[in-house]
Amino acid sequence: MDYKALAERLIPGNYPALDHYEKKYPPRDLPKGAEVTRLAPSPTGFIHLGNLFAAIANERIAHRSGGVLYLRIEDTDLKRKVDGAVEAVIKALDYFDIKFDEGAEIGGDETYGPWYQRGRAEIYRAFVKHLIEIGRAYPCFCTEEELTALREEQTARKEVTGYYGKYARCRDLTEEEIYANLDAGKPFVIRLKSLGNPEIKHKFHDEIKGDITVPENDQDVVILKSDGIPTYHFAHAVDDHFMRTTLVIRGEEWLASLPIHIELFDALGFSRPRYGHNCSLMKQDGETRRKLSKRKDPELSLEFYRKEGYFARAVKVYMLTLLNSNFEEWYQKNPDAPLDEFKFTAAKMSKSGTLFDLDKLNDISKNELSKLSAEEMAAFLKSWAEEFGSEAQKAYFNDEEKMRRVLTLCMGIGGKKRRKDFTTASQATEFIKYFFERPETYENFPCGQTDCVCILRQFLEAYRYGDDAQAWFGKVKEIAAANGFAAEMKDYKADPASYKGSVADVAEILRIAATGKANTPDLWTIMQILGEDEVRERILKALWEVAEHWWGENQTPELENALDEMIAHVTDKPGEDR
RNA sequence: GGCCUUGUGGUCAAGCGGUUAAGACGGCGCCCUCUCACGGCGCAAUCCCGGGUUCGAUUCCCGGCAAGGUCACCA
Repeated sequence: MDYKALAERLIPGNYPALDHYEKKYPPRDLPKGAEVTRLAPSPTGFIHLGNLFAAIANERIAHRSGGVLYLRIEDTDLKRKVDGAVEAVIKALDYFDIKFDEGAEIGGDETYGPWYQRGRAEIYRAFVKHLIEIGRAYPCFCTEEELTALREEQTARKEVTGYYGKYARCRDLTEEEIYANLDAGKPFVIRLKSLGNPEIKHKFHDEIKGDITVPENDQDVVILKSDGIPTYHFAHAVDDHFMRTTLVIRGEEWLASLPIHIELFDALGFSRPRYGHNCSLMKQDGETRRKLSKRKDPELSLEFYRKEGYFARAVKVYMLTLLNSNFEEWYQKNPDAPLDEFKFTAAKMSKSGTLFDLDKLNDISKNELSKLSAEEMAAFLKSWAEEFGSEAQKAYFNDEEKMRRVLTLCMGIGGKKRRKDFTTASQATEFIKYFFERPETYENFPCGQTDCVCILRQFLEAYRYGDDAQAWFGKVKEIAAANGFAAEMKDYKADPASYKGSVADVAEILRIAATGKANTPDLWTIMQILGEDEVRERILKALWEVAEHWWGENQTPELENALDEMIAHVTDKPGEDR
């Protein structure tokens, strides 16, 4: 068989000698130990947590070692192309401080480009042609139907499916048959002529999994599709060789095709990169768990986390704790160190699939946000609100001084201990809502309506804006005592039966009246921030609310009079000492 | 089904022949306290199963079992 002539017929044209490419893409000049890693997404523009997970690992390994991280776009499958996708990927990863050194749309050094696989057709074809010339690749004319039939036949016989050995029909086509098919214009693909035997297994060192056993490949895989575009396997070999990747960190799903890649690198005469196959992020799905999928888990898209307003650093910290088992301990000891100082290693990556744990992420989020200053928090919330918030929420930021005071209080800044109420921007914005909008609903007032009315009324009478926290609380205690509630918690605990409740219940009524919520930070401070007029109006509004309920349940003329009198009394009262 | 990978509390996990089997999240309880949050203290909960090897196995070996991945002209 004249392979040379066949190659020319199959892939016509002049291609440079192979060492042309070796010279054009020379080994990189990097310090010893420096790793070249890459991210190679399809241009769908959709990034989810699983992608970020892998991206962080690649980025850390490259940059920890003084190496290079580049972005290659696997756009061999035209159906998946989405406009602006590459920019979206870069932007999404930049949010997590993942910066590429080179690659698609990055600019700068183009030595190892093109970065889009579709721009690399010439290189692929040159090497496919070479493989045909040396008899390691051949044309296959089998139709899709024939391949399907073959697979069914193999399945029925309980044999391994695929195009290999005696089933590789086109492998043994005579020269005459090949040219006859070609002359007849039959479409064809180019397949690798495999020399392997899967019975033979080799030890292989995986940077993450450790020593594993890998059988030889015997599948005559397609390397060039009928449209002239290479398959992933072939492009991987050519690209990672000429882009001089040193360490391929990729998902565990590629482990099964490692034998193919090994044979391909060997057949092409390329030295192999090292590999690390990382476990994927899993999700509990009913009884079982499965790997995160972009189809089934849209809520795991990075976009979802941006909308919720998760703090980028928190997500990154969480990913790192999953990625390297010793990270969490390091971070406890070095809470303020830059994340990049952690010595990230492939060897410390988990060998088994990890379940995504939202509780843990939320916990980390709280801790990370509690480290911010009021100004930083305001900036974070504001940028979130501008993109995702309602009009009302955007308006929260009009009064910067008020926002600063609100956040200072809600984060416990200046106190002995920081509060940790905030997990995400959307949750935090909702949390501080009552500072900016009057409550429309009230969490249940805890005691009888009569007491509520009395307590609110008495508070309105006693309230003075100028009181300090102590004086203010003293008045609350007095009101408690006057209504049969224990002024001191100790007294109440010692003898709960003699009281209607404690000062805590009284404070709760005031809290609900002022904020609509039963649980808030320090009430006195809240009232100071709200301002006197606003406090009075809110208490009054609550008073009305409670009184109306009371009235509805106890309709008598006497009560009506009492109520009118009370409301009138209270309404006249404020302003006196202002 | 073949092949590959992985099995320590509910989750993430330390551990590398002898430990009361770390720690974190979550759960529960107590303390602090005007509520919440924070903080402090404590509790419950784990070595997939069966054989070996060994004075001794969570740790080493073999065999099961389970889970995950993969078997395309998708990546």
